[in-house]
Parts: sequence; C-alpha cells; structure tokens
Amino acid sequence: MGTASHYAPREIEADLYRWWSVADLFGADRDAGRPRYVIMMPPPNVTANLHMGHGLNNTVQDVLVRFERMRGKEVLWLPGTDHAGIATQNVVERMLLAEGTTRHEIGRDAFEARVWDHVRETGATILDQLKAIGASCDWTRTYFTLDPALSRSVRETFVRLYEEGLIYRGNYVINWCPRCHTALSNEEAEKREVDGSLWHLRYPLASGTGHLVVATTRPETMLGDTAVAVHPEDERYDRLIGETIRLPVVDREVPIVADDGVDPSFGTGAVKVTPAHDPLDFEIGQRHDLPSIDILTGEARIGEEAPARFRGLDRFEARAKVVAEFERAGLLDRIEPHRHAVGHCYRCHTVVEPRLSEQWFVKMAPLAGPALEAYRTGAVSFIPARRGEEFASWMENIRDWCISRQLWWGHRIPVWYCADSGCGELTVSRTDVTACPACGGAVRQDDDVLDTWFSSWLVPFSSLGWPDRTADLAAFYPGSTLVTAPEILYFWVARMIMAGLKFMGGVPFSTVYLHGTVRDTQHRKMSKSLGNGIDPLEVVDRYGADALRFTVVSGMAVGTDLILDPDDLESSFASGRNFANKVWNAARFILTNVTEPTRPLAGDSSNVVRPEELTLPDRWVITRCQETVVAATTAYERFRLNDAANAVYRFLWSDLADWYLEQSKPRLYGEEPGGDVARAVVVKTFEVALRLLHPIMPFITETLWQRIPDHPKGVSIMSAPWPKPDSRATDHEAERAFGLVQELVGAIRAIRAEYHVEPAQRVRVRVAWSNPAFESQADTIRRLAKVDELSFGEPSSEPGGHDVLSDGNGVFVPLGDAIDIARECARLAAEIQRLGTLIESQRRKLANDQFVSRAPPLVVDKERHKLAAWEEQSTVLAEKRQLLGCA
RNA sequence: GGGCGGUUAGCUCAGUUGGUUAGAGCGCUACGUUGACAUCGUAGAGGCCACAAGUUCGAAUCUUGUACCGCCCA
Repeated sequence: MGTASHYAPREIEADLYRWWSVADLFGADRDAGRPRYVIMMPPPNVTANLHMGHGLNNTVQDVLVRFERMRGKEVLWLPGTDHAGIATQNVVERMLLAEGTTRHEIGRDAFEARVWDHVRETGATILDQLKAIGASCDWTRTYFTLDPALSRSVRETFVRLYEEGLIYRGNYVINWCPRCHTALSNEEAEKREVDGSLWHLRYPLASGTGHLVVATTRPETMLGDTAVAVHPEDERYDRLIGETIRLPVVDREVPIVADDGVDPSFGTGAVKVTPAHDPLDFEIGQRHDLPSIDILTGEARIGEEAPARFRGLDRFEARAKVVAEFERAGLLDRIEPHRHAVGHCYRCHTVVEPRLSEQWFVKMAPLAGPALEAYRTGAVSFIPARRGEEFASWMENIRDWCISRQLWWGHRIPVWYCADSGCGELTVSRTDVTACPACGGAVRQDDDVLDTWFSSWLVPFSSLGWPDRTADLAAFYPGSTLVTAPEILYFWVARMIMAGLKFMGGVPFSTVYLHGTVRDTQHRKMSKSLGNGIDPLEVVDRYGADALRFTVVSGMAVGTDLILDPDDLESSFASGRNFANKVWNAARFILTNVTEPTRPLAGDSSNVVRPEELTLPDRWVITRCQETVVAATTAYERFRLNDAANAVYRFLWSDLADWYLEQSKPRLYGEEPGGDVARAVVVKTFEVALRLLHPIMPFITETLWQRIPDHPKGVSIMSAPWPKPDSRATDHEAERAFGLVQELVGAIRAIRAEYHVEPAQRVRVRVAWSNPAFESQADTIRRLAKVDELSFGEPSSEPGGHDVLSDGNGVFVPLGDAIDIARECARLAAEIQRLGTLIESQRRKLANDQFVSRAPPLVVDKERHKLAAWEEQSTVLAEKRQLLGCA
C-alpha cells in the first residue's frame, strides 16, 4: 500500500485499463454457455469528441455491464461509430470552405475521398476517449456504419422493403434544409416556438365584387398559390365556392375550393393554398387537382416560377417585398403577432422549408403495428415507464419516413435508372448494376444517399453480421438493454424496434433505459455553441474516472436530468472525488493493519471465526454489510443506479469508516484482544463493499481489491462473483443495540459541543440505567466520546448537561463551573416543549377510536410505543430541570 | 391547441404499496491538525414538502383545481 494520503487516480487508471484489455476481460465469448447480457452502444458520430452526454451514457452502460459480468453473465457490450451523414459532410464542407473551395468544385469522388481521409484521421478518437472513463466494451467487434458488411445490410434492407412495396418514390412535400441542401425526415425538422406574425391578406374576387381575407405566416408563398380553400360548411363563404380569385402580385386567377381539411377557426377561415410549399395544401391540391408551383430554389431563393422582380431574392426578403406590395395596393388587411412552431434543421438549425420534392420513402404503418404490439405485450418495456407511452403515441400516429438525402456522404441509394429515357427501367439491386437489365443500355445510379438512421436502425443485427446467419448473430441477438437519451427515442429506438421485428422476427432488446440530459446550472443543455460544456477528459484528468462516474451516477435518479456547473468543476465533482479519497484512505488504514490472510467468517475451515467470537460491533457491521448487499443489488437490478451508489457510499463512509473502524482500532492496534476477529470482519466487509462498488468505480476498487491479502491471485475484481446476501448473517438485535451505543456517543458529543468543552478534555458521564450493549461497549463509548468515567444510576444534583435517548434513558454530563445553568434550563425547556407538541398530537391520535380500530394493529402498536418513549423522555427532562433548580 | 412530467433545506436532488420527530450530497457556521483521510473529523443552523379544496383514523405521498417551470407532439 502506498503512503500517499491522497488518492492519485492518474497513476493507476491507464495501467489498469491496459491490464484489463490484455487479459481480455472485455471480450464476449459466444460459446461460453452462460446466460448472456448484451448492450449495443449508441454509436457516436465518427468525427465527434467525447462530451458529458457521452460520458453519462457510457458510464451508465458500463455500470450495467460490469454488474452483469460479475453476476456471471456472458456480456457483450458492442461499440461502434456512426458515419453521421449531414454532420460529417458539414464538417468537411467547412474545411473546404476554409481552403477556398467547395465540394462541387472538387467533385463527388474527390469529396468522398476527402471525407474518408477525415474520418480515418478522427475516427478512433472518440472510442479511445471512452477508454479513459473505463468503458469495458468488446473492442474486437467495433464496427463503423459504412463498413462493407454494414453497407450490405443497408442494401439488403432497402431491396427487401422495396420488393415488398414498403419503399416507394414519390413527389411529396418534405422538409428541405436550404443550408444543407437536402431533404430531412419529420423527426429531423425540430419544431421550435417562434414569435412570428400572422399576415391577413385581401384576395380580390375575379368578379370584382369584393374580396376574401386569408391569413398566413409565410406571405411569400402566395407567389405559388393555386387556390383558396374554405370549409364546405362555413356559412361565411359557401356562396363563394366555385368563384375565382384574381391573385395580386402575380396576377393569376385561382379557384375557391371547399375542403374538409380547412380549420374554420384559424385566421379568417379562408386559407391560401400553396400545394408545393405546405403538406396540408399539398393534400388539398391532390383532392382538387390543383397545379403545384414551386417558387423556390434549393437555396430557398425565389426561382423561375415567380415574377421576375422577385427572382433571386432570399425567402425572407421576398416576404417583405410581397407584404410591401400588398400594402401599397391597399390589400394588407392587418398583421397580428403570432407565436407558432417552426421547423429547424437538427444539424444546422436553419429554418427548414416545406417543399415539394421527389424523394424515397418507407411506408411505416405496416412496421409500426408489430412494434406497438411488442410494447403492449411487454416484449419491450421502457424505463421510466411513461416513455413507453410517448413511444406508443408516436407509433399510433406514424407517418412515412423520407429516407433520401441530397448528400454525398452515406450509403448511396441502390437504385439504377436506365440512361435511355425511352426504356425508363428502374433497377433496385443488392449488387452494383452496370447495364440496364431491360435494354442492356447504360445506367445511372441514384445520386442520393440514405438517411443515416436508415443504417442505424439495423445496428442491433447488422453489427453482428446480418444478413449472414453468423454465429455472433445467433449468440447475441436479441440484446438485453438499450441505454440512451430520450432525444433519439423516435429517431433511433423506435425504428430499431421496428427493424428488429421486421428483419429478425423479434425485438432487438427487452428494456429501454432512457436517462436524462446533462445540463448546466441554468438548466440549459450543454452544447458547443453555448460554450457551457464540460470536457469529461479534463474531469478524468483532474479527479479521476471514478470520481466522474460516481458523481454522475449518484446524482441522477431515474428519469431526471443531471445538473453540473461547467464553471466550477471542483464543486460539481466534489462528491465523487471526496468519496474516492475516502475509500482510498479507509483502505490505507485497513491494509496497513492487515498484512496477511485473515480468518474466514464462514465455511468449514478449522480457523473459521466462531459466532461467539464476534463482538456487538462486529455483528452490527456484518448486518449493515448484508443489508447493503441487498439494497445495492436490488437497486442495480432496477436501474436505480443512484440508489446503489448511495447505499454503498453510506456503508463505506458512515458505517465502516466513521463507526466500525473507529470502534475497532484498539483491537487492530493490538491494545485489546480479538484483533484477528476484527481484522477478519473488516477485511471481509470492506472486500464485499469493493465488489458492490466496482461497477460504479472500477479503477479504485480494482486497485484496492488486488491488495487485499487473501484475494485470489491474478484475478480481476471484474471477474469476481457478485456478493450474495446471507440472511443468517443479519442480526437485528445487534443493529438495535449498537444503534443505542451510537445514540449515547452522539448525545455526549452534542453536550460537549453545546458547552464548548475543550476537545481534549475528558468528561464524566452518568447514564440512568445500563444495558448489555453499554456494558460491553463501555470502552468504545469512553474513547469515542472522550469520557473518563462512565457510570450508571441516578444523576447527582451538580450542574451539567442533560439529554435523553430514544428509549427514554437519561444522559447526564456533570460540567461543574463550565455549565451555564440558565442556558441549560432554557435548552431543556425547549426540548420539553418540542416533545410536548408531539405528545399532544400523539395522544389525540391514540384517543381516536377511528384510528385505533381502523389502522393496522402493527401501526397502532408502533404509535403507542412512540408516545411512551416521548413521555418518558419528557419526564426525564422535567426531572433534570428540577434537579438544576430551573425556574 | 393536445399529451406528459416537475415544483421538498441556499444549490442539486432522494423520499418505491399513504403510518417520519421529512433525508443525502454540495454550500454555510463553530470547534478541531489524537498514530487512514483537512479531498478529513465532531457538532450545528437551515424546510407550513408551490398554493387551494377534497378523500382518509392518518397526506410530501391519493383526487381535483390554480400558478409557475420543463419536455414531447400538432
């Protein structure tokens, strides 16, 4: 054992991690023949750097896999990285921009090569960073979503779904990001509340007999209007149905149609219809056979379809100009402030533009049915449970999934078009197509790539070799638990469930654990742009991975967010750092007093500690240890990791360090007999606690476990068995009895502090009546409370401090001149009054027939005992006042 | 607009089926370097458990309403 009084994590963590790796403790053996526990890591973006979100997510996973490994499961925690289409392409495009060029200038092939270079450069970084926090993944199976094997899964999936009619191409209004130049799925267009305006525009009737007022949040889209719609039963407008409008600005005549889809209560009840730029309008257009006029370019500037004076204007400039022209013509009815949700690109936060476009889609309803069923039957469940309802409602309202992206980085859509427009053949193929199967002519592959999530949703089986029926796939599908953030419940989790059911015939995991989000003290999500992030590696560097992990785990209850202060790492991570140091120093003390194997506490060996050798504190601490085993195990099983952390924390710090170690020092020092028993107890309980703590604090527990004299040589704590609770070892009587000793010590200490007795000054203590615990622990009491004479019986009449224990026993500390009698009288009076209030309400409660007859007898009994104890305490304190001669 | 969650000590949060004299960590105050630890020890201050009504013998816990704060979906 080193002599350093401070735990120095940096010196040990890297070495330990290397040892674990070399010893192959992370790898999963598919032939182990044991029950399996499988977690798929949510693959981080390949170019990302580790942030606290990753830190939290992977800590939780590592805690679970380490727990299950020790419980004897064959564990696979499978890591990987995601190619992250838009995000990665954006990064490289920014690099090109800095070099004064663009992807279009260098061309597709060169661009792709450039991205690959970048990915190869940064690719392993984030996974290496995970090692710093102790992640015990099976690195031999690491995948990348663009690996040939996983790309094959993507093609297989696409072709199968296409052949089944579940993938189709069509013209629909999608979300277009004018900055990323691509279509987005509905999930990728994040709705955000925006303070906008509702412009009321006058649309003159072509007949010249008046006008209609339509309300819109996007006036510029009127350049593409092809109708005005009203609800068929709206009496305000029914006489106008069939008439036409002379559209201002563009001077086009459009019909007034009646459609059920119009909400008569919105605006004026009459809406402009722009089929090319609004999904609802598109549907109205379909029903009424209206033309669609796309007025925008890919950059969201006004295009060829609009009057010349608008062309080239940015959409927002065009908005102002349209409004100005309406105003000038006296056609601007009014402008109302209007708060509404506007879609923003989830990667670049640009306002997305609904736009008619030809894209590929997945028909989702047939996939959602089984997924919903799996949830309803409990095949997959969510923690916290309410997330399941969010999942279900998304499934119930599922919409088709736009999967084509106008990007160059990703899985190219496996569709080839015949170059001969006369042939027009479209080929969807698992393998590359070089000639048109219909006419033998040249073919051109679809330019677009697939949504990144179209590969991510396959990960639970594509990462194991599917569509091949590999041994890994047979062994490790389905997985057990999925651990992720609620933000990607729809993006990823829901779709994985659908894909698993569709392609593997079963859910990909049985439990989805959705943890909270890391936020700053203002509850803002940590982000690069806000600059409020915390670098986990810096935390690891300063306080150690264990401190980071403990802080994160103990601070986050199920379903709640984790608040950390990026401006004060010291205090944010103090609890973890302090605890690690505490464990380190407790171990230092224990191990320097234990230099050789200790006697076993159980078993057949001849030197086993016999029950009668155990002292009261021994039995007490063993009991507390057993209770901690039960509490921690249950907590881990139920994903209540904070409870597990706190249970072990309490045992190690409060029970073991504060009480047991202090109590057993004379024995350990050899000043009292029974050192061998104390050593046996302290080593065993500490060793059990190390194992209970290992999933959360792997490094320090391993280091210390290795130094325990009789631990199996060459074995890692990672492979040690999980502690089993032994109900025979629990002793509730010892718990109660030692609890009274703790109370007595506390009472004496409190009196000493109250009267500022010098710390080194010993005091006399008189306790009204004795009990076996006080007899046997007299030395403990004397030592821990700095008492020189402990006696039992009626207190003398001299001045002193008084207290009463929970069983009504009186404690008296004579203090001679040191005591301020008036002050003690006041103190006792206050306590008597406090008890008086309790006693009064307790008496009322027990006098109530309703309570006595209706409450469970056990409860009534308990309440009676409470009352008796309080009355006893009150009586004793009153006597003390009398003794002191209080007024 | 619809759905869901939250509101407990200065801060961050526990409190599992109603039976507590409502807890923890951090912070704060006082004292203390006794042979594991000052990243520590001992003692302490600090809460009408958001508000209102209800159910119950009994409510931080259940019901309803109100206010404020979040999240998801339109």
